[in-house]
Amino acid sequence: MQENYDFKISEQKIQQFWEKNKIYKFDPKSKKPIFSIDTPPPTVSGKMHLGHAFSYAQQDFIVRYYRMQQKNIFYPFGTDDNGLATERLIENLKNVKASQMDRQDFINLCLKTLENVRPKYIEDWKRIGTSCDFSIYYTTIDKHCQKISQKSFIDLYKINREYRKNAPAMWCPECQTGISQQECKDKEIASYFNDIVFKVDNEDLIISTTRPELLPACVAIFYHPSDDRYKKYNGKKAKVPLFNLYVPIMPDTRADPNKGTGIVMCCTFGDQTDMEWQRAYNLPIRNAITKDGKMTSLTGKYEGMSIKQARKEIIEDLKNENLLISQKPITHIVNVHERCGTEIEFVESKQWFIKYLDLKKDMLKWGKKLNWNPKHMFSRYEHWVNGLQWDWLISRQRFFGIPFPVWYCSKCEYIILADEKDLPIDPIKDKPKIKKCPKCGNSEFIPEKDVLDTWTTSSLTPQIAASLFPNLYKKLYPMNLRPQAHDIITFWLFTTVVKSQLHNKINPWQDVMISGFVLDPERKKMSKSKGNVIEPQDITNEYGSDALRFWAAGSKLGEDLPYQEKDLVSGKKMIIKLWNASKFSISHLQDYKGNKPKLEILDLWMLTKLSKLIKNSTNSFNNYDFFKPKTETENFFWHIFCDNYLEIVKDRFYNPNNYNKNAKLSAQYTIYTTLLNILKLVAPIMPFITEEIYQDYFVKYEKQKSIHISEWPNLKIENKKAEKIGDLFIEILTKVRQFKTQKQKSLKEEVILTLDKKQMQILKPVLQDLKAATKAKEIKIGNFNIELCL
RNA sequence: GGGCUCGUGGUCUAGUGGCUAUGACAACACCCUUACACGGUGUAGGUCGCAGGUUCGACUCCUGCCGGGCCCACCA
Repeated sequence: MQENYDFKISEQKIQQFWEKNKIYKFDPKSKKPIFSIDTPPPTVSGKMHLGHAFSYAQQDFIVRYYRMQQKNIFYPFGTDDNGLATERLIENLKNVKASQMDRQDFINLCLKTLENVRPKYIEDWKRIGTSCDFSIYYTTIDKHCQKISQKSFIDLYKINREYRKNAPAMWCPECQTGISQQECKDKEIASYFNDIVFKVDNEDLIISTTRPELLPACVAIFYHPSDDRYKKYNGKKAKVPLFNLYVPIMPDTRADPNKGTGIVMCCTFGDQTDMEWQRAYNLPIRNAITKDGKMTSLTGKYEGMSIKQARKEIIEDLKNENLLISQKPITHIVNVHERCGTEIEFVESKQWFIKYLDLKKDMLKWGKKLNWNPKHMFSRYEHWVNGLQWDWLISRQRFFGIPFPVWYCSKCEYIILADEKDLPIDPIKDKPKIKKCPKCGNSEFIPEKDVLDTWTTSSLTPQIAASLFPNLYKKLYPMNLRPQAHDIITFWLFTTVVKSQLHNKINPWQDVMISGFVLDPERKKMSKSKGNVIEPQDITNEYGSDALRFWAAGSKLGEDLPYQEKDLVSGKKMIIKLWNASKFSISHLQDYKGNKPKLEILDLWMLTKLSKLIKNSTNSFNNYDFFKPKTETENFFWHIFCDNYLEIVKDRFYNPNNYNKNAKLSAQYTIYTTLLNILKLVAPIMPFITEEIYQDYFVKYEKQKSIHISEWPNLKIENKKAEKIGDLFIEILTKVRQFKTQKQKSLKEEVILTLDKKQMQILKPVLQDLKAATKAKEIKIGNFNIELCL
């Protein structure tokens, strides 16, 4: 073995070794039981971030454990690269704007750019030792995924789980595009609360609003049912100022008596509550704003004005007619488009939905059946389901995504679905098979231009991955495990369960493991805007991938972990210690042939402790706990094996004549067994250094060509008598060390040790070891005592 | 505003209804012991977020509050 371990050289070398020897290759022909993992496909974004490194490392601990448990591991890798995130990446990289390009040109640019970006991105995952079979690969925009996603759409339509209807959708008037909740952000904006006079039977009713331009879209007025000030208006109609409109006044608990004047106008569609009211009371719809942010014809003289202009004009007109009581400046938080900062509007358009609101009870049942790790993560799922208010909106007014396999009759809007065997299709490019509309005979068809929401595709990852092996589909799906972080329980996890149940009436996996988040040293979220982002690439360069993984194993599953650079140090030290201890051990195993002699007492003690460690670690891993075995193994290796056992046993190598003739061989057997098993226990956490040591020595004597496909330790040695002797031995040894330290002497210093009768009786069989370990010149019987030699 | 979760020596972290509360890093002292000074042996450092309650007894259970994280909702 080399003098020093250089992770920069070794980690790269080992990674190549794994790839060349296909260590992580899924074997479709194997008879071993399959363990399948629904790997999260990361969104292609250029670079892996630290949160990725953290959670993928944690998954990998578990996967590596099961691989050593001799499971046939199905661990695919995918990338998520359609939808808004990808559009944005391409727009940034190529400095273009999707909305200002030809649609097909933009799509082509995305596809081409992704081809260039992906390989380097995936490298980051390989670099941290993710043991996926990277040859089982999909991207959520590839033909395979498109086909499955479109088929899913068609199947759900056929079982009456999908419908298309007019619905308000969030819209950015600036970018002229529909947007999703994830694309919104909160922005504090200075505005005015305008107290405006409505008339009820010539009486003034003062209503506060920040959006006077929506007066022409006013359809109702609400007050809180317990609000005595306004009860008298119940059932009456109010006249909307400036516009010759009469709207009903009604009680509803969603009106807040403490806000403004406590009475509120409901418009089409000012905000979320307006939409709820519209649905609840079946109110008319009066659209005041067009998709490009202009006032509609409904607004009379304001038609064609921008929202801001109309607001200004209407305020002026209200003033002129003495209908504006006051303007109070306020700052409030509004939803704006993350990208351009424009305030979001709700605009009506035709949207596709998956009908699932009727399934809440079932959803809870499905969720309960999963084996959640940690358990409490289920409550997030539970609360999400209980709070569901809408069906699943699946259409997106976007460019780069999976197209709906749908055309409409230009006359009667009859829905024409693509043929399953033609999938994937693009309705814009492809034509429907039928020539005439079956309903009205028209022969002109319009393609659906919207694309499917990305979650409708990523909610199919188990099926997508499993169907890469059609012959094994039934063995691969449902899968054993879904690993992911807790932020997308309500998206990815939930939608995957829903789809799997809708299609196959079965849960997509048995187990889920949920990772926590990485925070900055102040426990704050890492974000580019705060400038507190730590790049995993810098960590692997500075400390190595094993140290990064060791750090990721340093908190319980599901817990958030504040990043501290110093936490990488212990991983680095662990690597060095493993190397040095192995180097030392192996140097004394050169003449060892693998025989198992009759074992010495202290060796039985060592192996008894090791057996316990193995048992505990195995139990922990079976329960998705990598933290405990990592900590216990580290402690065992460092203190019990290195500081105590190796120190004790040294003398048998240096002075073999002082011991019986088997003593050295017994130590060799014990060192071989203990070190190998420690390496195996550490292997899931630190795959590189353990492989390097395995390759340097053990591979010659062990069956498997890589430690990562070797068998998980299974040692059952329990010798209570040896354990008792060994424990007392360590107790005495510790006392001697304390004594020497207090006397400011070297640990090499010779002493005279006096044991009491009972101690002597117990330690008699290991007296020579004790003499050597304590550097006792002499061991006597008497009152326990340690003294320096004079 | 709601849900879940976390808050333990300077820093990170383990932990249990009841022995002197775990380990790591940092600090300090001593030791160059033929694997490792990126080491070894020790020492010091905590009213276990705050305020109540349950209990013979709580860091551990309950309630409220404060602070962090994630998700959701609100934003007239």
